[in-house]
Amino acid sequence: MVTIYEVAARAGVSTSTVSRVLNGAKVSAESERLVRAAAEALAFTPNRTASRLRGRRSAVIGLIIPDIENPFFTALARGVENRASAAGYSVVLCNTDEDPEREATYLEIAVAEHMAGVILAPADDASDVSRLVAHQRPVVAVDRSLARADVDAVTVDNRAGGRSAAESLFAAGFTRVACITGPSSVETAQLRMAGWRQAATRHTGSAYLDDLLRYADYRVEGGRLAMADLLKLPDPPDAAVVANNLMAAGALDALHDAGLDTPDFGLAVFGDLPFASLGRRGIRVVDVPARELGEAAATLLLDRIGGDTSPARTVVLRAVELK
Amino acid sequence: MVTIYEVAARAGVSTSTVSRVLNGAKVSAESERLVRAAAEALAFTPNRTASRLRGRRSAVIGLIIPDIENPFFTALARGVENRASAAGYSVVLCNTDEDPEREATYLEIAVAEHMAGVILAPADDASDVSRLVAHQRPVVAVDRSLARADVDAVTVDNRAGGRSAAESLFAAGFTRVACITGPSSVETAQLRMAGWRQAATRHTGSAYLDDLLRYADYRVEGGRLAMADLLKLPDPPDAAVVANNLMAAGALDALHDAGLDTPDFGLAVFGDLPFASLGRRGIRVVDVPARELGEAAATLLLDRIGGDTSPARTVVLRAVELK
DNA sequence: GAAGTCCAAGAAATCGATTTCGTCAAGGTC
DNA sequence: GACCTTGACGAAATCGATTTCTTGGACTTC
Repeated sequence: MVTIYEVAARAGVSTSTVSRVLNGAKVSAESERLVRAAAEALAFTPNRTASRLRGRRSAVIGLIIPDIENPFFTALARGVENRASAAGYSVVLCNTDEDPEREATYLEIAVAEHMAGVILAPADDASDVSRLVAHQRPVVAVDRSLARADVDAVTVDNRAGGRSAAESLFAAGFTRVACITGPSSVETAQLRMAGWRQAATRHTGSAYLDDLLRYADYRVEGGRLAMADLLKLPDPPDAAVVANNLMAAGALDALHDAGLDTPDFGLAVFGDLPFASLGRRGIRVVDVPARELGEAAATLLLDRIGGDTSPARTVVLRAVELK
Repeated sequence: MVTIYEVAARAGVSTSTVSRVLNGAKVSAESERLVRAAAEALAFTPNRTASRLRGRRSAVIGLIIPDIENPFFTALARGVENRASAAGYSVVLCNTDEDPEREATYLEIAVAEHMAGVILAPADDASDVSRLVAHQRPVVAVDRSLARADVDAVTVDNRAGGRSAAESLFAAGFTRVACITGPSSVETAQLRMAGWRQAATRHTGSAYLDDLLRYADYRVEGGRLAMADLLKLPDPPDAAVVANNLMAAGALDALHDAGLDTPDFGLAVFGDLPFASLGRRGIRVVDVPARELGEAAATLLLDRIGGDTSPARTVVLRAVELK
């Protein structure tokens, strides 16, 4: 490992001068030339660990997500990365597998590693970020908001998305529009469902919609079971709003099993299903702007890292209904 | 930020003693009690940066992949993470977007950040890891091997996989089995194709297979075009081996456009398409064991980090044909 | 009781880059 | 020519944990 001392010795200057050259402070042209030549010759790479210890800042952003294999979160990660790397930060991606304990471990690591900040897609809205907040380290919640109000958050307008999904099905002429949503404990699931309920109430006049509503688990299998169950109704739905992409894959399977298919059966889905385009014909997709969520979160975080101390904000992005 | 000095002061001992307690060295029961109480009271978290500077090791593994939005690589990442976190290491995921320049940047960072080691899915087999090797930092190539022979690698038996994919189509009664593979410059594409050619030659007796072979780009659009092109042949194929998951999605689209579908048209694909199960009916999937690749790579890397200095190895996993 | 052994624990050096502070010389002003 | 400013740059302190070296007291052993 080549150190700054060796570079200094070879260039015949002090370490201060080497450091100045490296960090763009004022030095004579001659010193600069000598230092650069020496650094080049020795293939010197500054030790970031040492520099960080002294400098207190870390140029690393932690991104903690519950499921690295869900395309929604990878798209989000991409957004974070774009913004962060443009600003000279690297992104450390941590996968919690929806496990609050692993999440806690990673949050702990984020403090101990002196990360500049953390973007958290919380496994649970009770996620404990107090340690980070106590250490004055910026945190931004993304996708779901946290229980505490003093943390920035970036979410999408889930209720409007749910409403627009349902509306578009009614507009297309479907009359019995069901809803398959996520766990009742999860904020996004509640809001998407609420949007559906609002539209459905308006169109059907009836507030008794519960037989067309199913709570599932945001996973493929849950979507399959929920759809199969709906199709067994005496008066089954002719369309459905599905609250996330994975459940939609399951729901489609269940439709096929029952001999049904889109677009005769109307389907509106939250979130894209990449690579599944073949089955997507006639499916309405409410585009949850995952990448934009990531970008917005990163922007917010970078502001905070830059010293912005204004009160916590919540940014709400619009979910756009695509074809 | 609470430091070890404050803990020492509160406990009425020296920093050495605090450090010893934290690292499990010999101390009296009384000192231990005092230190733990003080650390607890002050919510002390050791500063990893400082500890790393002194200790020279880093408990972080870099994982550099070309495309975070490709499910193959996320599954691989999952495998790496499982192994690494069981061994107490965190994984930093870096996305190069197939850009050799970004890859170079991340490799540079890996050196500068003192990462314990790097697992690299090379964007290009000429990827330059000399810097890492020069700094004695362990590197493992995964999925594709590197040009240099002194680096461990974990790959799958692509040729056998290609052969088995084609064989299974012939066994099912198809007679004109085409092949859509990746860029000719990419090792995995060549080998998968070679396996197909071997099986096809054996079954058809003819070595003139080139009209049934298409090189594409491992992306959705390339698969679509290649399949569309194949279907225009005077004597079109009745089945195809497709060398990766993304191209298969495109190929399926092209089939639909031509009014064809599986399982009447035989399809065998390298790699799974999560969430696309609906289209998977009757499709043969050659399971590229992405997660296992990641696990094997991590195991190898952890061995090296642990001091294993035996000559470089290449581990070849079997690609298993499913369904 | 003198000499030797052990062990807990403090003092201080260390890792490598950054940064403050002080020095010295060149140039400017009256 | 005396005095002040300015600028380049080196010496040394600093960040916080680890580790080596040292010390001093308790305990053995003959």
